Amino acid sequence: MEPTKFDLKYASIRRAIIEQRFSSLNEKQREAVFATEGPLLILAGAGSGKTTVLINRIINILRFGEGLDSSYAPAGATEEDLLFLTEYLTAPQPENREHAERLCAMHPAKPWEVIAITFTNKAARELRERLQAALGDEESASAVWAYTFHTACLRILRRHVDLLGFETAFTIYDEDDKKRVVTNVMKSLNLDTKTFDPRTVMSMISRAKDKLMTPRQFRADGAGDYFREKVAEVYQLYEKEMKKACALDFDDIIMKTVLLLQSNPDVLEYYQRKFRYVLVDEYQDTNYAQYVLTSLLAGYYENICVVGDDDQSIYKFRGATITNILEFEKQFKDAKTIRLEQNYRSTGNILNAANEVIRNNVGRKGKELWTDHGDGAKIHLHRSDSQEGEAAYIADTIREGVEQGLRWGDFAVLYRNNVLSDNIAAAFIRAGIPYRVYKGRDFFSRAEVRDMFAYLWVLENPADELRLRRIINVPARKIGDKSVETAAQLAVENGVTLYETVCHASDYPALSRGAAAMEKFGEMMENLRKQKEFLSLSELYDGLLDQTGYLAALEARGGAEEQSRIEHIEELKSYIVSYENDHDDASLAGFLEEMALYTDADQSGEEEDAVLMMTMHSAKGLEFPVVFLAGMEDGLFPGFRAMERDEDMEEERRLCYVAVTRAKEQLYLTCAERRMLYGRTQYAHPSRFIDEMPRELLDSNIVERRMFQQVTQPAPGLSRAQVARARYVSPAAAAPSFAAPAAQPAGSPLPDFSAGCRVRHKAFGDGMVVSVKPMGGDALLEIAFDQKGTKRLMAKSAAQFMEKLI
DNA sequence: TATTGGTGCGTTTTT
DNA sequence: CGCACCAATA
Repeated sequence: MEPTKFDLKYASIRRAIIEQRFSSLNEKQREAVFATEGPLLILAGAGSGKTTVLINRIINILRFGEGLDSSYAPAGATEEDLLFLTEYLTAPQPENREHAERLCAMHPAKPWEVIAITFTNKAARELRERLQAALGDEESASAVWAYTFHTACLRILRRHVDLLGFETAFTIYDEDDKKRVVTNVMKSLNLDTKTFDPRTVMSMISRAKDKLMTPRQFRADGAGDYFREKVAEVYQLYEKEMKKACALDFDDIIMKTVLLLQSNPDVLEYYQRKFRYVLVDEYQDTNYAQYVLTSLLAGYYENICVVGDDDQSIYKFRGATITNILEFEKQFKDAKTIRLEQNYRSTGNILNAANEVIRNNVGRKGKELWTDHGDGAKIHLHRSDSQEGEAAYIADTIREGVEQGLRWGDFAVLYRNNVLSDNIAAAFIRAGIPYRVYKGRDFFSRAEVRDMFAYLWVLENPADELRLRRIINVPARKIGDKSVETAAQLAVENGVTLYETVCHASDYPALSRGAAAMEKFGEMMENLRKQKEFLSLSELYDGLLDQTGYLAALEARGGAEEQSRIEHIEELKSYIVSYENDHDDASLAGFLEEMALYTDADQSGEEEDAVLMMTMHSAKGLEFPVVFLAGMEDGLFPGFRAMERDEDMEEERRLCYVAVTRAKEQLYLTCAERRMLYGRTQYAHPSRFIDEMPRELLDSNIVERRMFQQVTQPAPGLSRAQVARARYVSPAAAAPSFAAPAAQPAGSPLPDFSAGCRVRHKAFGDGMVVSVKPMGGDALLEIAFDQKGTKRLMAKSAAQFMEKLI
């Protein structure tokens, strides 16, 4: 049916009102907010207001539905309505807004039809809070699934526990628990922990799960490779242990959800029809399993909106595949792509530096950040002689800033590697600067806190053998390792859990000696489990502290260390109390689940005024008026590990891009000539990333060191970075010039390859020498080949395949 | 069974 | 240099 004249009139007024509603957004942002139907890729540069877009897009979906694009008036609309809207458009009265917006709705989505998935609790919380503020309606705001991947998956999993094959409530194992299980399994397989580093094995298992590979598939995939076959064995046994303990690790939470959806079409269909709109934040950080998950959920309506920044993909090592975002447009042929490049955070100089650095990456979609805020201050580059000098410079600079009116909290110090924090923290202490070092799950990884959680988990799920073993003799109850081992053996033989065996220890003659102590422990736990049914969470916790004798044991010792442990245990209670306050239906399982996915960073409040110190990774998503990037040295950042592969170097460069774009007003890059690291003093050149920043953006104290020599003829066809790198001549390398006659052993004349010269290699083609490091009578050449990437070759052997171009 | 001393090792880590 | 983990101790 053709729209009537009335329809068209109505639609055009409606369109104007909706556009007005989002008039505070820029054009690109509005485009993203309005593109509600079909697949949409939003490439959101750092600081481009991506969360604002996400929220407004949800508001548009919930408030107006197809209102913007529809050419029809809603059913039952009257001339009166049209008049009302016309008046509202010309002279909007706040009290008319609600009614007007309702008249502008066209098949709006219900809140529970929207799922917005994030990676961090913090992002999810922000989404929920801002949504609620904007909607002004708690009910509908909380019906939107604004959750992390893990929370969303847990919600699905809990609803279908039966399909998982677990008999009881399941337990969540964190990385530490996982490591313990892996090492135990490896021990049982007699695998040497030297050849098989548990951490490598763990991460291989993780990657397998990311790729939705079962142990069987993993084994088949790596057939013929001894190492992989052994790891497959570990994986298989690991899964068995996890199953036995009714435990899931973080990877399982995603993987099992996908498997559940894939093998239960009715369940899948339910969620596919439920979620008319799927939004995914930080899409560049998704792994394969998460990609499959979101694709499944969006499989029916295909209203999938992914937001991300390929230039901020810094978690490859955790399984994130940048492919997901790079190939979104291939996956959905009718996908729309919108770039958000206007930056509202940083000064022009900071953005330009970031743009120039990231420009050197090959595998990217391409974006250029811009701002209309002006250039701002130059980027400060400071090289000290030592790490102490660097730390003192940072401390001094912060002091000066505070004297001029800034707050401590305006400053952040970022570093590639955690070890750098000690040195700087020491300087802050000396200078009396308040600071806070951000560490992920600091609180939750303390032994006493883990003990408490272990007790609680066992109360919830007695099959959790790992946690049971942890606490069965803590405090000391005369239940030694050997008795536990025997009991575990018996449990396996009798097909029951360790917990049950412990509870009925006296039934087993083999446990003669420890039986009494075990049964006593079992009785205590059973007692607590009964109390759990009628006590509140905090009451249960008090009972636990008392009946286990944990608190008493600490008090009996009465040292300073014990005192602080007691404080931590009390702090844990405050978590319980606040959970109880937030949830009317507070349950132990719910609390444990929330805590399993919680980090120290999730603590709200406690906004003390202090300088923040954290890794560049942790800083993603944050912003600060003044940012220091410490340890900007080749070998540290980029780390020496990243030097081998271009891929790794690109990830490192993205990290640099992330780090630089954290700064709003001032950016300081610091490095040291000499640094004590791991008890060894090392010398390093300033980071190559610094060379990638245009000289004119920097205000540096090291010009005289010939960092930035002028090159007479810039080589053609080279990226700025390659030119810059070639331009750099370090004092060490420059002094005894490789080409100098003295350095040349007689009888073997070496071609005088020097930094900056063009070469032609038989296998790698044309390229440019980036650096020359004398080594014995030979030299290590770093050459950036135009086609084949950067290679490191020894001059003598390379000479026979390579000639110098004029 | 807690303590001690020796050894080895050492990116990044949203959940 | 500092820690985590292990084996040998009292």
